[in-house]
Amino acid sequence: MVAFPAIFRSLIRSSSPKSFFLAITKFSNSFLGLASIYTKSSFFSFTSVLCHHLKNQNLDEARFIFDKIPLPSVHLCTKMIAGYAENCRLDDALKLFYKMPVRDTVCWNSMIKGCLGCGSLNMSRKLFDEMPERNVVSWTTMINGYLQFGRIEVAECLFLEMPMRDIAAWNSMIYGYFCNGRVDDAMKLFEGMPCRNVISWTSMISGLDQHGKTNEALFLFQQMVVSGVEPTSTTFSTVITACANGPHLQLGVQVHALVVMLGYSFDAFVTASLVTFYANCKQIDECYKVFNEKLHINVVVWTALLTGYGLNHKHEDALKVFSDMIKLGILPNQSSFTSALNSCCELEALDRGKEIHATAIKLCLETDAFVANSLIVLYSKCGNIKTGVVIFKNICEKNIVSWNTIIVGCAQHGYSMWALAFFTQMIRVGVDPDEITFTGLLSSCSRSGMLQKGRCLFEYFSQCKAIDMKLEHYACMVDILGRSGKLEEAEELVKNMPMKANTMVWLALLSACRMHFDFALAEKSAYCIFDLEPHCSAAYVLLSNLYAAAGRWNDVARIRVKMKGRGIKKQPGQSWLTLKGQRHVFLSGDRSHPSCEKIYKKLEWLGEKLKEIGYVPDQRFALHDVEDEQKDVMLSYHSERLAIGFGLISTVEGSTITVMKNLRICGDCHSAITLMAKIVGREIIVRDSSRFHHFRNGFCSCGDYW
DNA sequence: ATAGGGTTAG
Repeated sequence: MVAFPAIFRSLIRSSSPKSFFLAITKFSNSFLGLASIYTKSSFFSFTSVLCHHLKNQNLDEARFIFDKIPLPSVHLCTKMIAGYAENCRLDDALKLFYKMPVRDTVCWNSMIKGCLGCGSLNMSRKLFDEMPERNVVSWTTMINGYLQFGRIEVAECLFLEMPMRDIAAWNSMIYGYFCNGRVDDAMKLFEGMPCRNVISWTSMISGLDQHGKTNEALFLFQQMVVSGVEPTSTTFSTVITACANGPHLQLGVQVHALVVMLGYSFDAFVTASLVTFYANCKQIDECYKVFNEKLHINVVVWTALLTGYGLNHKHEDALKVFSDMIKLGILPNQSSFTSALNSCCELEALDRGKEIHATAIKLCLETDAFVANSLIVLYSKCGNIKTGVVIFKNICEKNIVSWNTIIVGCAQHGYSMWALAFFTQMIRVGVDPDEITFTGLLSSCSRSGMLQKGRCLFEYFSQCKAIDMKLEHYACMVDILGRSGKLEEAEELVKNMPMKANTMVWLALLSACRMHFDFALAEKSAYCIFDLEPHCSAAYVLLSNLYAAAGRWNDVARIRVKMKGRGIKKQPGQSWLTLKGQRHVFLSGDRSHPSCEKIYKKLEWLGEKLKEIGYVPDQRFALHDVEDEQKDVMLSYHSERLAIGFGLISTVEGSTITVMKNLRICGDCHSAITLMAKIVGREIIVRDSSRFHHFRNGFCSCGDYW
């Protein structure tokens, strides 16, 4: 315990009364009691200590002081009430309010505002009706309340009813219309208002921009300047944001110059907007320059830079910004974490993502929906959906994105029962599914061959008024039907779609044809694709693979010639895995890796083991017109196998190996890896271009259906 | 100086 009297004396000697009271409030309640005695309970001491406690949201301590005051003024009571309301202690606020012997209009208005802040529209209306004398502020506060709760009609009535309307009242209505998406009403009101100030203009510019009418917003800014209204820093940050959203580089640069001339460039809001503006315009150097010129930089400006780097695919730089800000003592918030985690995700840098996750836990942000959503995407993308599920379960207030993220994650990993279970839960807790939920569920069905479930969901969502049926949904459904061999039904669906099928839909049908060897429909689908997108390499490859699997090498050659003639190149297959932050990339038959010798030796050893347990390579997947023996060799050194071989020789026995591949895993590799996982007694996770495969103990999570 | 109107990152 600190020795009070000593500190006390030194404080008295050294400080002005004000700084003295600021200093002592750092100490405990009992000490404050002492302080008031020592200073003879002067009014000044009570008020300033009280205010300080209110500012720091120490309500009970503030009340302790408040109760020591013999006859608190209306003014002081109002402060106390506002303090309670700000901290959601509405009951305490009301109790104090009704106990007051006299109340003025300001006090009534504060109480109304307090009720609104605590979410009680009814209570605030009750007070509004009860109060003896309403002024323009009372009316505006009440109108704002209704606007916040989306009760526009009531707000409109009050606005018309109020005895006198000043500019602030008009501005409130304009802003409220925008908040409720009523853009036309806001514009009408703005045009009809008798007198406008800079706030009216700024509200309009911001509202129009936020509703996608960026050009109109910028036009209004010009009009504002022409009509002689002087912009404030708020106007500038709004206008620069609009330039960022355009994006309008030229105009933004001009506004930037204006900002510098008028001396607004040290405003944090303006700086954050400028950083985002230059990042959106891909002027990353200028972006850093703006950031670097400023002296007082807050977390928002830092996050704008962090996000800006990410937007420009400079993820390493983004992560550097994140660690720099922590080093300099700027606490990252949800947004900073979201951006940093997105950069980790792009880099597939799970290790660094885990470090950031740990920091998020320290700052109690891992239960925040935005942070958690990013974490789930990261873990899921890097192969660890189970951690994603744990994170999901701990989210305090799950939003629609949280539900969609976990459903899509489970779908990608082939955990379709989980995806459906989450969907059921989501419905039960009353969250309305959207288009993305629907896509996630359908893709889940297609990945695990759930034909009936897929049909039911498709039916259910088709009749859902809130859902816009999109091309994705049809593509998924075609996929579900096609994989299950219902090619005719799939074709019917494509024919009867309300919109024209695009490449994605036809590709779904084509790939189903390849799976079920339907040559006629495959050719038909392929030609539809070539009509829409003559350079779609996926269509050529699928068709060529279909012919190859049937041994129709002439047709394969014909397609090759066609591709060559049109200058279309097949994307080369590559696989990679990340070890100790280093990414190792392999091509098929690649011999460039430093550990190449060991990798091939390991794979040869595995090949022997595979033969021993009776494994026969499936040559349909070799897809090259060569002799059979050679085919086996080519299959054995597909890029994913090289990556797995490298994983096996460089990681601890028994640990999980996670490999990524840019194309779909071939059927032969799939069967081989299933057995390899059993032979080496490890879990092998392969993320291919369409989903995850968890190979363990002789089985794959996809149930050999992908 | 106890009450009402516009702004930044995702």
